[in-house]
Amino acid sequence: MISLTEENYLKAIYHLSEAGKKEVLTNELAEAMHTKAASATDMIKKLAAKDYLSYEKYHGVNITQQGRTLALSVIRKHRLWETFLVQTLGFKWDEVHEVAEQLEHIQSPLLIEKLDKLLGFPKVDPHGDPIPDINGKIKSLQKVMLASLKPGATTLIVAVKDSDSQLLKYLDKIGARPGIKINVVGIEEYDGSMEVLIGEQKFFLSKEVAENILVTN
Amino acid sequence: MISLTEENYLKAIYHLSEAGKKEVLTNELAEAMHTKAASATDMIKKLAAKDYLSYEKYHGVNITQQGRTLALSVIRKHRLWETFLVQTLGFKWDEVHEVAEQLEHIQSPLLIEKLDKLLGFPKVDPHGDPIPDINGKIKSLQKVMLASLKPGATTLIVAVKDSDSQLLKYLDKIGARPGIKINVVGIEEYDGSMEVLIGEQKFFLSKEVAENILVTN
DNA sequence: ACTATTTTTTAGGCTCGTCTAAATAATATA
DNA sequence: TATATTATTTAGACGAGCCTAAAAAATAGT
Repeated sequence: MISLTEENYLKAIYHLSEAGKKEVLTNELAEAMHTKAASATDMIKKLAAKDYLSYEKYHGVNITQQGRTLALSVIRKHRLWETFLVQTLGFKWDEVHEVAEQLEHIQSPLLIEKLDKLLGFPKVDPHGDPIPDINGKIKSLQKVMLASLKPGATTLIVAVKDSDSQLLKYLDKIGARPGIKINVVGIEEYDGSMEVLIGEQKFFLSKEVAENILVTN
Repeated sequence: MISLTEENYLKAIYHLSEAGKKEVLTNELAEAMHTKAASATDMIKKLAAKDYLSYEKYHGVNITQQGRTLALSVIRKHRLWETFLVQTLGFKWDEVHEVAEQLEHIQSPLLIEKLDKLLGFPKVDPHGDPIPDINGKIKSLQKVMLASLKPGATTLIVAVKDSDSQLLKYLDKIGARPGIKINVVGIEEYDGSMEVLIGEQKFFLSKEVAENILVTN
């Protein structure tokens, strides 16, 4: 049996290892979990003992196949619940994250199966992130930071990196949702801010915001 | 903040005090929670310190208004989730209890509000039990054990006492669901078993089963 | 009313997940 | 390369929720 806390650590480790292709370091993990390094070390030992991680003292961890499968099943549940909250219950897409963090730990394969069916077997969640299938297969589309594009480029928003509610509210307000077309008009040299066209409207996005919007390549 | 475990104890105490109109005793509570008396004592002290219970050593506990309100909010969530599982996801009514036990602890007033709306503000759950409103008001219909009726009586099933899955499956099979009409044909003297008519069909119900079916008075 | 039995509480210990402080290993710098 | 800095681990402690065994209170039986 795996505990709720173990699931959360494993999920964080999965995300961190997807982000930077190397070992996940103790301090990174501690920061992601809002705990201290000592706590992360303890949990790493537990998860390694259960074969969810491979761990070498002082050299960080790698997630095992078993660990990845478990993390992906939690991520699958999280994203299905987010889809449910938006699609069936009418939540705004910036309101769903915290609730989904709770719902993702409900243990009932039947529930997830039926939820998936109710939602029409969605492939992506409301933030544009792909939903792993029941076997943990996940198709990650080619994603690139909006900030990396050159003036003149046109692409589609596919996802938002951060799940900070303030950011999501802002993006919602300017209509920057997954599936929406975006044009890069120009880039301000001195601060990296970006002039873009979303629909008919022109916006200036700070460098930080442009780095959090992921678009098709 | 109240923990998941505290919520579960409080719910059990609420149900026990509804059942027998007196103080809830430590051993009763321990049995209901599948723990030992010592653990129940520990938790009683914690809940009493938080003013959810009034407690006098060696003389059991009474739930306070604050405790009742909290218990009822958990019960409300449980019954709304059960309704959702059956009505929206197509669960059988004997499959929902365990999942609802998990879902009832999700913290999000907005979620419950939206769920309630999705379900059309139901008044009773799939077992016929009343759903408390958002203020903890609960209308308990007059319920009586089927076993207490005399031959010739006709009533409606309103609920099932036990939430044992075996029993629910059996009742489901013979069509004994809340809202269904039932006729008492006769009672067998020596074992108290009951001959009844459900729809067109005749069944013999053991005394135990007849004591678990609640009907209108 | 006094003893035997049952119920409840207390005492002390265990695991989980957390912490701080101290020790140790790895890395960066001079 | 020797030292200073940073990262990580270890040691020891704590609260929550659980346990067993023993003590204490309440209740039942004679």
